[in-house]
Formats: sequence, structure tokens, C-alpha cells
Amino acid sequence: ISAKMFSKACKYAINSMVFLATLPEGQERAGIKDIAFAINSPEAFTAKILQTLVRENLLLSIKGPNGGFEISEEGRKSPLYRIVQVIDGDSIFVGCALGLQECSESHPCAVHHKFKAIRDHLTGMMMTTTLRDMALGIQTGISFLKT
Amino acid sequence: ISAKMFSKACKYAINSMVFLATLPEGQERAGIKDIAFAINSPEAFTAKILQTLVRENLLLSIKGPNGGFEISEEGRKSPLYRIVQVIDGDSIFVGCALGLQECSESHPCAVHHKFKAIRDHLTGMMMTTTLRDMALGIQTGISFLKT
DNA sequence: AATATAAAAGATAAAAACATCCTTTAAATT
DNA sequence: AATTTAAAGGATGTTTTTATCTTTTATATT
Repeated sequence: ISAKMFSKACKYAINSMVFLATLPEGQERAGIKDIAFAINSPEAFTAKILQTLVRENLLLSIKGPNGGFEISEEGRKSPLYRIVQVIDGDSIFVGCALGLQECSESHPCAVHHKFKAIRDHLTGMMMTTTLRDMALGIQTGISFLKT
Repeated sequence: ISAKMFSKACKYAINSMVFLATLPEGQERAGIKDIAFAINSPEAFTAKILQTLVRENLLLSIKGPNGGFEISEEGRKSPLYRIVQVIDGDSIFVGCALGLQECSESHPCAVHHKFKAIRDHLTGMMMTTTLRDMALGIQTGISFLKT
């Protein structure tokens, strides 16, 4: 058994978006093959996930020769939070750590307050982190998309 | 798809331990039926999880009439961190948020530093939170194990 | 010793997540 | 218009997680 902050689908989604964000102006489009290679993910599965991002208007997709995916206006303005929300829902940001159906200030689980601090920390970070920040790290060789 | 800080198995493990920690001196043992009822979990599945906790010496189990589970010496001294580690492993504390196999200071993912802060926050909290703390909240009616 | 109780162990099943493959649709090029 | 390219959509398969059921083992009581 293994706990995870994000699902694999979500990790692929984030890395795909970051990769697309690293592409230079004028050629900001990439096909699924290139994306999957860049982030070392299974191609078909990644394609499915990108479909969701397209449906949710974070990506644009173009069919046919020279087609591919690119980040939409909305995607460019969206915080990391939004990608997670679209793929994993927001249970990681609001759900009870111990599984209580109704966990709140008035009916808290045994670690409600301590966890709230962590969730808020996480939420704040995800709300303020942008693709641009992340892409910049990749572009300058400070951070990496694979291995 | 849904991300989760802890697996269900782990939540059941934690809640079971907390419930056992709330039992008064002299009758600190409970059977699987009582435990599962107290934390609103599936009985058979919870039993499996407790087996692991017994194997890892966080719990003692006694078979036969008046048998059941109780927290071991080691269990009583262990931080919440240990329960998670036993059931979910420590990937939540050390794993890469974006799935990089080798994610480190020298080869970081795009959110390595920001996530490190959160993981450290989480780890610190889990290392310092004790069953006793949690049980006290339950006993005083400040916090809850179910609904 | 026989019986009842309760956990351990093992087999099996259901659901969710992860993943692939094949067909269809849309767009560009010849 | 025919052909090629590439994503969308649908069906299907695999693995992991969650869950249940049955049999076995250990302990206490009669």
C-alpha cells in the first residue's frame, strides 16, 4: 500500500503542462509522443489525461498534421491548484485526513487542527505556484521533468 | 481519481490505535468487532490491518475468550508517523510529489523545494503527535472517531 | 477433555487506478 | 478528392487497493 499526495494521472498532467510551458514562443505546441517522451510517461494513458485537460479548457488540442497540444489562455493563468483539482478533485485540499465523512471545526477528527495547518500550507503553495515558475526552473536546468 | 494523504487501510489503522488508546486503565483491550464499530470501518478488512500492526509490534493480540487487541509498550511510545510508515510506507514523507524516480537537491523536480517544506511540516507533525494527545481529544469529547 | 471464543491465515471477490489498443473524427498536404 | 497525420472516443486489459468469507490456530472456561 502506498499513500500519495497526487495520483499518477495528476503527476502526468502537471508534468505535461510544465513541459508545454517550457516550449519557446512561436513553437509552443507539442504532440502526445513528444510530451510522453519528455516526461517519461505512458503515451496512451497520458493522452487520456490530456483529453480531460482539453475538456476543462486548460489545454487546446489541434488535430491533423502539425497538430498537438498547447496551453490555453486559461491554462496559462491557472495555478497548479487548478490542474490538481481537474484531475484529482480537491479532496487533498479539503478532505479529512482520517476519513471522517463530516470533519469540521464543530465535529473534528483527532488531528483536524494539526492537519488543517498542513492542508492550508499545501493549498497556499499550490495556489501561488504557476506553470511559468516551474517552466523557468526546467528551462534554466535547475530542475527536471524526468529520471 | 482521488489523491489521498493516507490510504484507507492507514486511516483505519490510525483510528483503531486511537480508539484503543482511549480505553481506560484496567480494560485497555478490545475485540475487532468493538474496534470496527467504534471507528465505523469494515470489520474483516480492519482485522487484516491490525494483523500488520501486531506483526510490527505496535499492538498485542490475545486469542480466545476475552481476547482482543491492545496497544503494546512499543505502540504506546510510537509517534503517529510510525503507524503510517508501517501501513503506507514512508513514500508520503520522502517521495517525489511529481513522480521523479530520483528527486533530490541535486536533481530536483519542478516543485521540489516548495514540496520539501510541506513534507517536512507533515513529517514534523506526525513525529510529534502521539496517540495520547489524540486519545485525550476523543475522551474529552473535543474530537471524534466517526460520522 | 470438550466447548466456546476470538484472532491468524489463506482464498477469493469487487472496485478503483493505471494502462493499452483499435476505431473514428478532424485537419493539413498532395 | 485522396492521403496522411494526429487527437478523440470507446472498448478492453492489468494491477493495486479495498473488502469479504472460510478455515485454522490459540486461549479460556466448563
